[in-house]
Amino acid sequence: MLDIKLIRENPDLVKAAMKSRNKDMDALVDEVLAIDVQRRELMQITDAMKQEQNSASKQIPQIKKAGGDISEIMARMNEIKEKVKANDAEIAELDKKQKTIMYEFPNVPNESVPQGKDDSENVEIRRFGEPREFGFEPKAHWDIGADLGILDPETAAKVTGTRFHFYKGLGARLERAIISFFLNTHTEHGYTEILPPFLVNRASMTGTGQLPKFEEDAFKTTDDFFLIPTAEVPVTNMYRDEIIDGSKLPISYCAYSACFRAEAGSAGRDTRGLIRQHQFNKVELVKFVDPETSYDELEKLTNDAERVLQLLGLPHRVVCLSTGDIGFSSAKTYDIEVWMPSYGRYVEISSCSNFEDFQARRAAIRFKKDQKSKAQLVHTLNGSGVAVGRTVAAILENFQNEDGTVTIPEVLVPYMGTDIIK
RNA sequence: GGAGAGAUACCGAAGUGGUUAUAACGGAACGGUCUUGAAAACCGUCGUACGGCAACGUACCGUGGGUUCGAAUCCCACUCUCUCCGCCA
Repeated sequence: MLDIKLIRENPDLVKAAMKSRNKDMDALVDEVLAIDVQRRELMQITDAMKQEQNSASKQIPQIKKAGGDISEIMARMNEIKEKVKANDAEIAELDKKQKTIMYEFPNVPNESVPQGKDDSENVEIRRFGEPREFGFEPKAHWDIGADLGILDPETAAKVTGTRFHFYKGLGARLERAIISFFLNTHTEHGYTEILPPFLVNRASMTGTGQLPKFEEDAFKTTDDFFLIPTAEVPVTNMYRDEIIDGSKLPISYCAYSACFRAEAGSAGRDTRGLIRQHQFNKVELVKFVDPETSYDELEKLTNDAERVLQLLGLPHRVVCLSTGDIGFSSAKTYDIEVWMPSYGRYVEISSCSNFEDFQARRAAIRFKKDQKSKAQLVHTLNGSGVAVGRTVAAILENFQNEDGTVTIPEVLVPYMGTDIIK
């Protein structure tokens, strides 16, 4: 959520920022300002009435005690009572209206973000490794998985539906090995491991920005719990409605979770293989930081995410998303894209974002620099460190051999108990 | 699933219809006095949000309603926590 004060004081900046995201929200900005004026006026009037109520309430027992007449005050109080009630209801209504609109605004992109209409204007920052030259016709990971008997979407389609997979044998073990390798690596670099709940309540989904705008993207249980689309949601919400001791910042967590996405609107895209599933595994990095350091922390977090790909020897590149392509809650995002031979291009495997105070304001996550200072909003960041299913796909494709076997990257051998899948 | 207890500030805890609820009291933390230093003792500070240029005002005692001129306190519903029993990975 944006700061209402920013909209009040700098509406043109907000309007321009929305346009850079290809969204003309001029009318909404004006509407929210009009409501804001109305709300504040009514509040002042009502607060004055409440003040009168409060002081009268103090006088009544004293007058009574002295044997005085209170009928006049009582008449006045009865009159005010109704007005206050009506005004409070109206203020609540205006509040709700204002909030509903405020939830519609995406974050204002940071000034360092390249202007661009869509992903074609994203800017490549750096590359690691070179796409491999195969001396044979490389197979797609879904074919490799089928031939080796380690990936089984057909049975999953029967048991559950499309966009689900059974992993079998060394396939299942590879997924588990990668999760452990990621968590161990991040833990060695200062992240505290978290295993969060995979279901969260509505307040948490609202706190990180999935709701109310994107409810159709989420799976929901009958008890109004939501299946998490990423560990970002439970982990960020650990500090919802809390004031963190500033000396504890930055707080860095890494968390494995299964992730659940309805993938509404992506019918027909990436229908084969592990790239786009309703359920997939991911290790997520989450940070809570002092606003002064958040852009340094974004660079670090991106490097931390890249590290696991480097250790695996997977060729990848880092891209800075343009204003037209960054996600709703983010102020700046680097995507890490891994080379995927079957796609003949780099495919997103991690998305590292600085949300600045956008999530913190929604979720009321604050900190005190020290005992004396006022509570202020933290900056939150997160990034995949990295998507596990896509890593399996990348390993199968990049490290496949002509005889149909797959060589296991050295760092995973201890976890796999073998250096080859055949 | 059954029975009971509870939710007040950083923590513990008092307050059971008004007239000091920002909230007693105790502890922690912070600043100071004293001390060679520390401890102890003593003094002081020690909520958040919103509105207001400010003075200041308003709201908040788990959440949401209700009764009342007035609710932490009475009534209703809900959420969560704890204890015992049952069931259970």
